[in-house]
Amino acid sequence: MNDDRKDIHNSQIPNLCRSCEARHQGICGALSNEQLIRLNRYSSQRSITSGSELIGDEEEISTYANVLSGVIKLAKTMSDGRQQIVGLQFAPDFLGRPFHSSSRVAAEAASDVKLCTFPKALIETMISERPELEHRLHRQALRELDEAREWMLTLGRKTAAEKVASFLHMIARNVDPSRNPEDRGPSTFDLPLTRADIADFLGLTIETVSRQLTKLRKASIIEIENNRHVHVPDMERLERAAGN
Amino acid sequence: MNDDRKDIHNSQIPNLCRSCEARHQGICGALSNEQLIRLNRYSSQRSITSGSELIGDEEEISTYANVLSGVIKLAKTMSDGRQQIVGLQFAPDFLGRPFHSSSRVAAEAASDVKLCTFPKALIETMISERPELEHRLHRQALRELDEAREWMLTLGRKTAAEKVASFLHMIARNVDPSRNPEDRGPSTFDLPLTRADIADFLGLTIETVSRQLTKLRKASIIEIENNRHVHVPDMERLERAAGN
DNA sequence: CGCCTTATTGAACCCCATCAATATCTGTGG
DNA sequence: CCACAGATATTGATGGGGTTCAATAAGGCG
Repeated sequence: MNDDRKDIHNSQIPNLCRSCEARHQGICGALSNEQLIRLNRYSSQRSITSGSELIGDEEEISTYANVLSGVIKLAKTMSDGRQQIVGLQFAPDFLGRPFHSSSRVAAEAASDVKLCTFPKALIETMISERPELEHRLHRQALRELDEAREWMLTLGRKTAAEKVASFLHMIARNVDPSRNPEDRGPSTFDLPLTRADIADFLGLTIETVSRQLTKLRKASIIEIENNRHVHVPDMERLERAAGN
Repeated sequence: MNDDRKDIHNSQIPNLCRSCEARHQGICGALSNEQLIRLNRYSSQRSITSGSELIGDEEEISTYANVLSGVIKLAKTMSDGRQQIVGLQFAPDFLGRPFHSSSRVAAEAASDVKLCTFPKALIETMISERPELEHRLHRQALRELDEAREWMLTLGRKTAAEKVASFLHMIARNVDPSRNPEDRGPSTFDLPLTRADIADFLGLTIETVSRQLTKLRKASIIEIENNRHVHVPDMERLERAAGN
């Protein structure tokens, strides 16, 4: 499957891509060297500050992007302002909705974010050239679907306490990609979301999130410093609190 | 893309597939004639009675299937019995989770169901032979993802009244596939789920679902006969009740 | 009709939302 | 370095939407 890689000498691989985290995990790993060089010509890195909106709900989209660092939140909003976060994207996720001209969700930087953006049309051409690329995107879609369904259980059936514990557990798993998901040992991380965002993710209010965090703290399941920095001494206790 | 279809005369297309609803809308429409004939040799139609479990949670799966008629519910269950329905599959949906040996959800027939089942390994071979097949599955995965996110908003942020109205609206859209989704005129359909299933879908209790249906009935937004048969005189009123 | 399952309706309670006040963090300028 | 202001988070008091428990009603099928 990678036989065409020989055609172009490795030294021609763009430096940008060489050092890019997304090179081997994200979609770019599915490209031929020639495609990688072509894509690079039309791509650009962008730094986004926390809070800025990348794509509005139902907005036309003409570019896709790889998340290089930071966290993107995908949110749906009702006309009266009620909001629900329906997904979080971490590096090296692909950001975009293939085969649709408009997004069904709004995308906003939850932290400072680095992106590598490229034209939608170019990616769609490459998809048709290289099945492996579509395969990667398909796998990401299936993974996101699994995650969305996991959250449907959380949203529909868990208590506020279980929701908050589930959220912390999910973040712990995602923020450190090198960590083995089976590892039940201690973990330390920074929350990438404000209390308001956490509430919008869990279908709760800010106050309830805050109260449940206090309860977890008083039960010694977590420790919190400076509102954002979390330490979990025993992952298994957190999982139990999450209802798993 | 269909040039290889000439190779085999149309008359060789299996009768089963000829009359199968899934032939041109589901995944089979992406197969070459040769593949269709090969798949047919190893596939079998099954009739499933309402309530029987097709796949358990985390169960190994060795077959995939097309839904020919009826409704399948996909559900997640917690160890203490709390349940959440995370998806419904209507004809001609593809049933299965490609690239994973085990399912993350339980699948159960919500009504009497007809399936066309085939070996997992055979489909995966065909995926690698024919990018168009993966493309269709990819599109279905993206569509299911859109639906799952739509329901996350419903589960997390809507009131019980809005949830029930949203559910009725979704069913009205899916049960009659020939209907134009933009059509706001009257609609009549049978609920494919019991009150208990509706509750598990909406993250509510049976009692709350029942009360909200009564409220919708008293507001003349719906009419119900024999518990299952629903008539919606004005789709726009239902949409408003759903919070759209 | 009679039995069993499924659905509706009622009453009491509870979890979480709402409203409100206080505390903590962050960063900016004196 | 501290003071201040605005944003963010915590904590408290109260109320309501949905659950729970319980009884009645309506369908479905022999």
